[in-house]
Amino acid sequence: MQEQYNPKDIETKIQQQWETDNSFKVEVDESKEKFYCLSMFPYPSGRLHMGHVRNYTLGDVVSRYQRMQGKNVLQPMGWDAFGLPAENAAINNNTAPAKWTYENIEYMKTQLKQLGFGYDWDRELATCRPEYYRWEQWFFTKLYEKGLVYKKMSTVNWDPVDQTVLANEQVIDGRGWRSGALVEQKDIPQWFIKITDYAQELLDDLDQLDEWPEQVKTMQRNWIGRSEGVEMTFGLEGRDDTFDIYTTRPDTVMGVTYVGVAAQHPLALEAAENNPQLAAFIEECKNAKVAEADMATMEKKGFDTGLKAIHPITGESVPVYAANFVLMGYGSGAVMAVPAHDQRDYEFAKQYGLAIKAVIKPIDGESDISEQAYTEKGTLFNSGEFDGLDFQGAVDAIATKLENAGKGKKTVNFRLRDWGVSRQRYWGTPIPMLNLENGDVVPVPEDQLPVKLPEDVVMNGVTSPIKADPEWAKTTYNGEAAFHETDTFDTFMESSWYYARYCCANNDQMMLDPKEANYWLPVDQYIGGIEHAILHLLYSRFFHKLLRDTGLVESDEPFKKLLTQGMVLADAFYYEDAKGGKVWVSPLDVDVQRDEKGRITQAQTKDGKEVIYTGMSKMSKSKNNGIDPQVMVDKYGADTVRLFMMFAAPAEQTLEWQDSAVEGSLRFLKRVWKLAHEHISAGAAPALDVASLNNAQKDLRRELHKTIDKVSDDIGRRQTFNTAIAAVMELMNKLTKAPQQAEQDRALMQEALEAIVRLLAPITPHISAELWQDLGHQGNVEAAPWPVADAKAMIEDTKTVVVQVNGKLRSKLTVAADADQASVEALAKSDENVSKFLDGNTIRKVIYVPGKLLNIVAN
RNA sequence: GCCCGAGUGGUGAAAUUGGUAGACACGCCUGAUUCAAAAUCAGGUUUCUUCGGAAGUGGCGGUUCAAGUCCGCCCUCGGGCACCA
Repeated sequence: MQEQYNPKDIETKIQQQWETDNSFKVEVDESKEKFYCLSMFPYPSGRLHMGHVRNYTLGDVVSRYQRMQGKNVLQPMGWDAFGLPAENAAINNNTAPAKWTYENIEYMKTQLKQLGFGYDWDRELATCRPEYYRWEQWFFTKLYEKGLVYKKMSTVNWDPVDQTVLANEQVIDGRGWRSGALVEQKDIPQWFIKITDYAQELLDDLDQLDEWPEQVKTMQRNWIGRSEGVEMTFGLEGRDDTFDIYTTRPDTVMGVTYVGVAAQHPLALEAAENNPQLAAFIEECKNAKVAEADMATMEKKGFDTGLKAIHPITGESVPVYAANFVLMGYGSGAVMAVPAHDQRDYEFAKQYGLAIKAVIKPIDGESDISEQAYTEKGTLFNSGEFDGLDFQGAVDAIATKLENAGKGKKTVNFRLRDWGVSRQRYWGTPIPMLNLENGDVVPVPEDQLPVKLPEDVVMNGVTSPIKADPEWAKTTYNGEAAFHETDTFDTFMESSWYYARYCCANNDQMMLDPKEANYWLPVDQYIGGIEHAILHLLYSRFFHKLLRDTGLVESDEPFKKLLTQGMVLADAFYYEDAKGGKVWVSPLDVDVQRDEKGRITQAQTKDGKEVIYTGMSKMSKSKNNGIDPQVMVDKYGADTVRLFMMFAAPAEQTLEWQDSAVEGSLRFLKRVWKLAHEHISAGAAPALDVASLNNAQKDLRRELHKTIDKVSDDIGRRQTFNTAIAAVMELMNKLTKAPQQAEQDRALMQEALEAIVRLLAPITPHISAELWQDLGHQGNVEAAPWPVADAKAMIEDTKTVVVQVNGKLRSKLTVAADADQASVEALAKSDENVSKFLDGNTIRKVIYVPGKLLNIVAN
């Protein structure tokens, strides 16, 4: 054993051992309890970033811990390989997306291996391989046959940079969630999957997920957005046609003074034919940003269509306004307006001089609507036959009235919309549909799958190569000419079922082998970024239910337990180029000045260009603020990087990257190494004889077993890896000060080191593997059993009791563990520093928490 | 606007069920070692203090023998969502 800790040599050696031993390859084994631990697979962007390192270290720690618990642990890894960055890179580097992607995968795979992650590489998959996406295509045609897939024209978000359509839920702050481009509106025919058919189940089954963070479930509930309300039909004055609206406040229906329709609503379009001003308004709305965040703050505008709607209950006519805040794509594209009881309607009515009619008042008082709308629920008045009813009474009565008149009914509404899966990109799974000459659309027959994406292409930056090449789409169907769909799938499709495919990644006969899938699934522990809390996780949950209903899996939910890691943040800087665009500069290339509190006041690039500091933000390519983990691994070794990542902050919290703190982690590993070296080089340790230990040795052994207990709980249950490491550090501090001369001192040290090495093994597997062997073990530490705390060793015969007077700490007493209140109280009162504060006061009350605290209340 | 988090020393953080606030680290200070430095080791490090103590977990109240933890109101920051009818 070397005297110096040399991470490079150790890590290379241990990684080779894992490679030759096939240490992490797993098979179905019914005799063992399985544990499927999955980290979200990476997009092969070129190099790993810190977010990956954090994510995969967490996954590896959990996997190795579970393996040491004796479970059959599956931890696979693969590549979320389709996506737009490959197209952009292809254009920039004058290469093909496929070539770029495969090269990135090769490089990143070596990085993952250098970090020592224990993956079963035999199950590696890349979603851009036809062996993978053929099953996705196959599954889509099954969904089509089941009527869960349809095509429709719809107003969609158009990303002018990506030249692609984004679902609303993929638009963040009005920008494409990958490209960041401002989104415009455009009508395009698109394929949709009916996720809304599963809305209720997706909502209900959240209750099964008791090992998911409450926060994530709440976010999903809000996204699904179930509401109960009433749908009603308004007539139109002088016309036969009608239109429908939905409201969650049917109790306010008697206060309707106008209705709003989307600018794109057929009624608005029709009215605009003879009204150039209205037509201009509609045109303006079309060009307006659909950015939802912008819409919230934008000026609410409307235009009178001149049409009059007939109130379904009173028969009164109210004006119909085209409004920029009513969305055609949501619900019926029309809303009723109750300015007295809705703040937005109130402001709109004031702006356009529309009537405001109050119909709800507080249970005990009057509603004041002179300044703002009264939006609480209350008692109806001014509402004819409904006067005096409360909210629920009014809802029931009004719904009944509408229903009897054939003008409405109670309905349940979801905010969730169907999943638009069409993309106009090249680098994605071709949608397996055929357009026939007669206009029919049919799925590609099973024997013609997969529809392969050509990989050897030249990108021109605008048109997808499979759209640019007229030959690509040409095929035949039953002997007749047919054309392939040239759109590709949303890449969320691939990431929605990869977790299942790992169970039989190499099966070329079927999408999922139920025997394998039902052994491994559901995933026992899923780990990934909080930024995926809604989209990816909701789609995966949906896909799992689709797989279940196709008979491919038995479970209802894909991920039993979820750990959402916080983002890794770093400082971000930019300057503006001539066109006003932001050019982001890596923090490594920036010099900063700070004020006395450490805040950044000024920053320049190395060549003197002034840059703007935007604060800590998520490490990302778009902001060029990633810190390359490779540099850290080269400098400190994988174990140090892993240790620091786990120690710096709790997993769920954001982690602010500061490379100064990494040194401390290396220092700790050096101390472990040194202590082990001293111990081992002194020769073999004698056997431990618990009965012969003196008090100091017993105390030390108690600390050891309490540490084992705590670390097991911290890693296994609480997933607070930072406190687990802190506990081992504490123990180490005590061990380095412990005597090592006597026989039993050395025996105890052997026991302690064997425990520490195993407690650290999930986090720092290389140094642990090396030391485990040096401590005299033949097998590998990753297959060693997790240490078990000895309950007898943890028994304390004395306890420290804190003595308070009036809640303030005055003394600490060491008492026998079984001391009763009376004796502790007597001891406390005889304590000088306690009696001092009792003098002249009457004791009113004494609270005793056995073995912990005594509080004397006196005045 | 709505929803979800968070706010504790110079810094990252800990305090698991309402029971000793600041564990464990980083940084800094002092000392040892060294020709010197790095590394390493030892000690110190919330603030104020009349050296008895007092104050202190974003702010103001409240509940309690006891509050970082529970309740109410407010402030700040982060994230998500949004005219969702």
